[in-house]
Amino acid sequence: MRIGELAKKLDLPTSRIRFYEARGLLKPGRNLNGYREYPDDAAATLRLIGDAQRLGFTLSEIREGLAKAVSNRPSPGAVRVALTSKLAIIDRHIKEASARRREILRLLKDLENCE
Amino acid sequence: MRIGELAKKLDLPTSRIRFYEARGLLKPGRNLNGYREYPDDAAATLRLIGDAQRLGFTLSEIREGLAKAVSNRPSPGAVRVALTSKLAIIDRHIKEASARRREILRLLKDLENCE
DNA sequence: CTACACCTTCAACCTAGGTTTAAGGTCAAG
DNA sequence: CTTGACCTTAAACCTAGGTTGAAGGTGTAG
Repeated sequence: MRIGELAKKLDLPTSRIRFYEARGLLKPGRNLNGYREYPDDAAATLRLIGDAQRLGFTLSEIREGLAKAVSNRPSPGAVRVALTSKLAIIDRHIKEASARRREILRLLKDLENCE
Repeated sequence: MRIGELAKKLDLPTSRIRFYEARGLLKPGRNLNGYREYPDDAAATLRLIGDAQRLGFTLSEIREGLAKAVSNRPSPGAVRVALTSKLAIIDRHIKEASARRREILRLLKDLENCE
C-alpha cells in the first residue's frame, strides 16, 4: 500500500505519516521507484499511535514502546510499568484540573454576589 | 522597582517578565537610563497571570482580559462569560482524562489476566 | 580607574507535533 | 508527447511559552 492510500484509509495527511517516520515510529519499505510501501498492518500501527497519544503518551514514548514490541516482544511487566506511570500522570492531571474547576466555580460565585 | 527585584520577589526569570511584556501583558515605565520601572502592583499582575495560566487561560486571553480591566473596568458579565467558557473547556478536559484513565485501567486489568 | 552587578536589545534556539512549500521524479491515459 | 495524479526530499514555517547568548550601556564600591 502506498502512502496516499494509507492516509486516505485513516483520514490523516500524508505529511503526518512521513513525520512519524522521521520520528522513528514507522519504517516502511521502498518500491523500485522509491515510493514508500506499507504492509497491511501499518494501518493498525497508526491507529495504535493515535490511541497511545490519546492516552497521553508522547511520540518518543510510543517510539520506544514500538521498538521494544518488535525486538523482544514486550514483557507484560514493562507494559504495566509504562501504563502505571502514565496512570499516575493522568491522575495528577485530573486532580489539577479539578482544582482549577473548583477555583473557577468559586470565582463565578463571588461574581454572583457582587452583581 | 526594577526588573531584577521584581523577578526575585516572584521567583521567576527576568526573561519571562520581558517575554510577557513582548506579548503585551505588561507595560512598565522607563527610568532615565532606560531601565524598566515597575509599580508595586506589577507583582500582583504577575501573580494574576500565573493564576490565570493555571486556570487554563492562554497568554493572549490574559492579555485581552488585562486590557479590558484597565480600559473600561470589566463588566461582571464579560468575566462570567470568560470563566464559564473556560469551565466548559476544563470539564471536557476532565472528561477526556477520565476516559483515558478508564482505558488504561482496562488495559492493566487485561494485562493481569494474561500473566 | 577598574570591577562587578545590573540593565538593555535583538536574534537564535528549544520542545512538541505538526503543516506548507519548492523543486523535481514516476506513471498511466489520451 | 503532454497532462494530471501521485510520489520524493529538504527546508521553512507554525503555535505556545519560553530560555540563552552576544554585544553593549549604567551605576556603585573600592
